[in-house]
Amino acid sequence: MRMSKLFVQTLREFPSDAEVISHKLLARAGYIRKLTSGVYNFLPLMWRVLKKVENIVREEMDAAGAQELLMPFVQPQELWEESGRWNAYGKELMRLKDRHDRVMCLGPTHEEVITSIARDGLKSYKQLPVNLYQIQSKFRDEVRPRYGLLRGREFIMKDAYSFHTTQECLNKEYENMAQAYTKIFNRCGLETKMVQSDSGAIGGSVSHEFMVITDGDAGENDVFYCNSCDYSANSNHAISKLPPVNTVGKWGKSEIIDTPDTHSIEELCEFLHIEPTIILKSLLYIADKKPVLAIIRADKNVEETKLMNAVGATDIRIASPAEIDEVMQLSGFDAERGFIGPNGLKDVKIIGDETIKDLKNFVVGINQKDKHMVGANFGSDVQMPEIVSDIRLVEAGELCPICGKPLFVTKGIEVGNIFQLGTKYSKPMNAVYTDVDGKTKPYIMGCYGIGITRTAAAAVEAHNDENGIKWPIAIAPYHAIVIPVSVQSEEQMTIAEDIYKKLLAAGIEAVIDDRDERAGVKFKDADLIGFPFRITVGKTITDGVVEFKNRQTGVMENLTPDMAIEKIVSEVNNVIK
RNA sequence: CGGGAUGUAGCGCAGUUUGGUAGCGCACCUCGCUUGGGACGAGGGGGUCGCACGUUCAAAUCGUGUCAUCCCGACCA
Repeated sequence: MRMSKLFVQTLREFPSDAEVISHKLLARAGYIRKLTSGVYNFLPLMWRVLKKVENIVREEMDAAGAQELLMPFVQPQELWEESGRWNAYGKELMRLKDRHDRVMCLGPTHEEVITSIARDGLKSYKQLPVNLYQIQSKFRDEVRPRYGLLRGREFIMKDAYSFHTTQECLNKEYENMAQAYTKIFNRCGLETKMVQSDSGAIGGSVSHEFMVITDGDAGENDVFYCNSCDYSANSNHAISKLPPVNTVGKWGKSEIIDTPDTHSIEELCEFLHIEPTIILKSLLYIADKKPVLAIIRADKNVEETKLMNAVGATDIRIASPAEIDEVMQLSGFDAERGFIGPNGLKDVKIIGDETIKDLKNFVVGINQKDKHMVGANFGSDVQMPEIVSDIRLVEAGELCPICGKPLFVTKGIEVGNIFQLGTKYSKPMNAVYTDVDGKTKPYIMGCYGIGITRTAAAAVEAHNDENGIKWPIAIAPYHAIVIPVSVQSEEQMTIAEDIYKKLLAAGIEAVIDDRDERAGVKFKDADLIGFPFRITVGKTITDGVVEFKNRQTGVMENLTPDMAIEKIVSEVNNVIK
């Protein structure tokens, strides 16, 4: 490709609406252009990158035994009614009507459609297992699109779905996919961590996420991991052992005391001269519009996804002061934040965290302003809630649940995930096969996603410097750029053209910068766009040498044109194989 | 959806307070000069100032409404 004809416009400055480095660089280097919030044009350079990521995914999925197909982007309401997700999915599901007023949606994911395909085509256990996948645009009407390609509303995703007769068979495929994913991300030049996670709106039991670990603010997930064993988990799913602390209060019997103006745990601790480990903290949440009280040892915090799962809700948030008022009045109290407690609340579900079990002679709110009970105990003073489960947010420094060593935390970008769905979709959608014994049974399913656009953006997050992008060779839009310093010099141009043609002949995706620009402009653009290799043909050509530069390492060396070409060919072949 | 901010040329911005010919830098076109890390000079093209209504002799500027975008909180590949 000739740079003079390449459809790209690099900018001198970063667009003002970009926050994270991948968004800034992709926009400035002319890869993407925003059409509307969370929706981007993928310009020629970007499309080349995305196709490369897609092809790596395709090759590894095919090698793992999956078959590619393509499902429709527009889907009918009825299918989503069958699975129950028409109501459950929420506002991320983009709904629309056709000219006949039939209600449709834009596919945010394809469990429903694939399940309908399967139930039409997979009638016998003899046909199973099967793994089907597609690479396609998805649309999710995100509350707040952000970070460019990392959280767009329209994005490209690889989604795969597998169908099995037994859990063992699903386990095997799950492991097969986990291995394929590790290969895929490695080939894309990304180091990923496979972490346990919550299965969220997709549903199911077991699930893992593939995280690109970053130190930038683009990582939206907290990942807890152990250095001594291989335990790692998303914060929404992480568990830990707690180091022992004193959970027994000093009071001999329970009594109600005045605790004026102690609205926070810190203020209460200071007032009573105690540690938070002997306080029972009560937090009022609104789960699917109904009030829920979470109680937990006061030195710990509630993990809202865990709480939501414990309640069986699909939406959760902390109650506003007005909502607290409302709940208090309903039960005949007038306490405000800081004084609420589990006793005497009407029509409020109470969920306890595991940490409350060890509390003795503790401090607890009793729904009276400026008062707490001290020396309280479960049974005699406070009823132990019916549901006690782990709803605690893990913190770094707590102990690994597997080996007991301290846990660490880091930020991660989720580029892929794998779920065991079980019969969550096959059962309600009556997607069944006939088994050996002649009985019909629902398929046991798994599903496996990779964000293609997010993977490309994550690669930029992981590989950049102050001059621009440093693409991993396997997903760079082009492998190399040849820069004649002066297009006026016939000698430089002739040799640059010759190098360019030889590179193309050797199967290298090359660009020649034939623009009549000053050298500085060409260098800046080459660095910004992120060509992995650069050959500069300048004055030294009279001595028969060109300058070879490796963008990743920054190393520059003077080589003969043939040596430089040879170097690029071998480096590229190393990666592409 | 709540809180904050911004809409002026492809990009980055000034001008709005105090109404009076729509500007600057980059990018683009022409000419000259320059040619190893975003040169310089001269000339040029491009904007219903987000949109609508209103106030006024006169609105980018004031008022009302509306739409869009971005940032901070709840979702997920």
